[in-house]
Amino acid sequence: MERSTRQRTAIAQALAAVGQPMLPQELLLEAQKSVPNLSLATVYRNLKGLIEDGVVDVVSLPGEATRYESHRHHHHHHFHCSSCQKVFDIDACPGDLGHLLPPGYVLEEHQLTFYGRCAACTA
Amino acid sequence: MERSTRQRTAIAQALAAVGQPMLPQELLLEAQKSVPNLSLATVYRNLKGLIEDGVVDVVSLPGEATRYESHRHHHHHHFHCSSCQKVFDIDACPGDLGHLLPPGYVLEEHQLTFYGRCAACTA
DNA sequence: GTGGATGCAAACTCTTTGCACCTTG
DNA sequence: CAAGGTGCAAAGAGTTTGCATCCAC
Repeated sequence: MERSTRQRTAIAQALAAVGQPMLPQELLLEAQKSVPNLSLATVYRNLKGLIEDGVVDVVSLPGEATRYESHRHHHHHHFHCSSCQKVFDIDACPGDLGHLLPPGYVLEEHQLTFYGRCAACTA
Repeated sequence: MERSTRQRTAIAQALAAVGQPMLPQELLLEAQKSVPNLSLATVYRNLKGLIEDGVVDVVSLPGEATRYESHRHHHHHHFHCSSCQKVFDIDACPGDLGHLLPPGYVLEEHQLTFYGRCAACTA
C-alpha cells in the first residue's frame, strides 16, 4: 500500500500535533519543520493516501478552501471563527433532522457549520 | 449604480426562472438563450453586482463549486441530491443551536447542508 | 457623447500531473 | 535492486482582471 517516508510521517504528525483542521499551505509550513524542503505537491499526494487509509479526514466548509484534520471517531461539526479564521471541532449535533425535509426526500447525511467568535477571540 | 443591460437582465431572469441554485456555467447556458454570445466573465461580473444589490444570493456548499440563486427572504438551508447533483432549498431550520457550542463561543450564524436523494430521484 | 459594460484573452489561485531522480523494503 | 515516493515545473479547473470596443442613458 503506502510506504512510510519521512514526508508522510511529518505530514501526519503535523496534523495530529495541531489538532485542528489545517489548510495544505499551513500544513506544509508545519511539516517543513521536520522535512525542510518538503513540497506542496507531496503534501497533497500524501493527504490523498492518508485519507484513503482513514487516518485523515477532509474538512470542506462553505466558501472556504479545503482543510484536513486527523481522523476523529465521532460524528462532529465545525465552527469557523470570523475573527481568527481558524476552524474548530464541535462535538455536538442537533440529532435527527429528517423531519425538516419535504415529503419524498431521503436524508443520508448532514453537515452543520457554525460561524461566530471562538473562545479565545471573545475573551 | 448598475446599468440595465440585456446581459444583466438575461442573467437575473435565468436565475429566477430556474428557481434553484445554479452553477455559473449552467447560468451561462441558460442566459445564452436570450443573449447568444454572452461570456462567462460577464456572468461573473453581473453576479457580483446582483449580489451587492441583494437580488442574488451566494450558495456555497461544502466541497461544491459556488452556486447562485435568486434572493429568498427567509432563512433557509440546502439539500444536495447525491443522485442528480442538484441543490434544493429547504425552508426549515432546527432553530437555536447556540447550546451546542462550548462555553465562550459566540454564535453568529449557522449553515446546514443536507445530503441524500431528492423526491424526484427517490421515486 | 461619455462612462460604464462587454468580450476576449491573459492572469491568478488552488490542486493535480509528468518526469527524472532518490529512497524504502 | 525494483517499485514506489519526491521535487520541480508545467498543466488544469474555476474565477478574476486588463484593455479596446460597444452601448445605455
